Amino acid sequence: MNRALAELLTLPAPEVARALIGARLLVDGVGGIIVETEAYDRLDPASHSFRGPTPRNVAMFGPIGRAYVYRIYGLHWCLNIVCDAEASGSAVLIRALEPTQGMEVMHDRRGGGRHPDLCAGPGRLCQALGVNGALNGRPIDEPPFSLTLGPSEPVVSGPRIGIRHGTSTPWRFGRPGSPFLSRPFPLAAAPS
DNA sequence: GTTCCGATGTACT
DNA sequence: GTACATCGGAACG
Repeated sequence: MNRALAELLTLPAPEVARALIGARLLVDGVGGIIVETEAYDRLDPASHSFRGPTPRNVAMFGPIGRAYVYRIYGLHWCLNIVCDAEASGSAVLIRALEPTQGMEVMHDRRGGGRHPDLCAGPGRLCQALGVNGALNGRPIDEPPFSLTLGPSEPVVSGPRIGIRHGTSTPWRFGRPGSPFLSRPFPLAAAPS
C-alpha cells in the first residue's frame, strides 16, 4: 500500500472520511472520484460494530485497509473501508462517486439510470462498480480494487443519512455542490 | 414534484 | 416478531 494511504487509514473514521473526498476508487478499472462518505465507529449507536463482532461485521474488527461489504435490507450492497489503528470497529461508508471510468459498463449494470444517479448512493454505487459480498475483507488497494488519494480540497459535513440513532453526529462528508451526491447537504445559515 | 410500498439478509427483542 | 447505514417503481398532485 502506498505510504500516504497507509498512514491515512490509521486515523479515526471521521478524519479518514473527510480525506477520502476527492480520492479515486476503481473496481476492475471501473469507478470514479469519491464525493460523499460517512464515518462509523465502535462507540457510535448507528454503527454495525456498536454491539460487537457478528458473522456479518467481522471485517470491521479485522485489519485496517480492507473492504467491509454488507447487504442491506436484504437487497443492496454497501461498501466500507476499515480504518483506525487505535480502535477496531471503525469504517468509512462510501456513499457516492463522480463516475469517470467505465461509464458504459456502469450504465449497463445500472440498467439505464440517468447519468448523475449512476453512483449516487451506497447501493447504486455498488451496483455500478460490481461490488458484492465476494469482495468483503479484500484489501482496498489491491486488485480488483484500486484507491488513489487526491489533493486536499474543501469538504462539507452534515448529519448522516438513513439512520435512526446517532443522527446528531455530523459524520457525513462531501464535496460542496457536487451534482453527484446522493442528496444535497443542508445549507449553512445564510445572511438574509 | 411528493408519498407509499415491496424486495428480503442479518441482528436483535 | 421488528428494525435496518436502500432503491426503484407506482400512484398521486
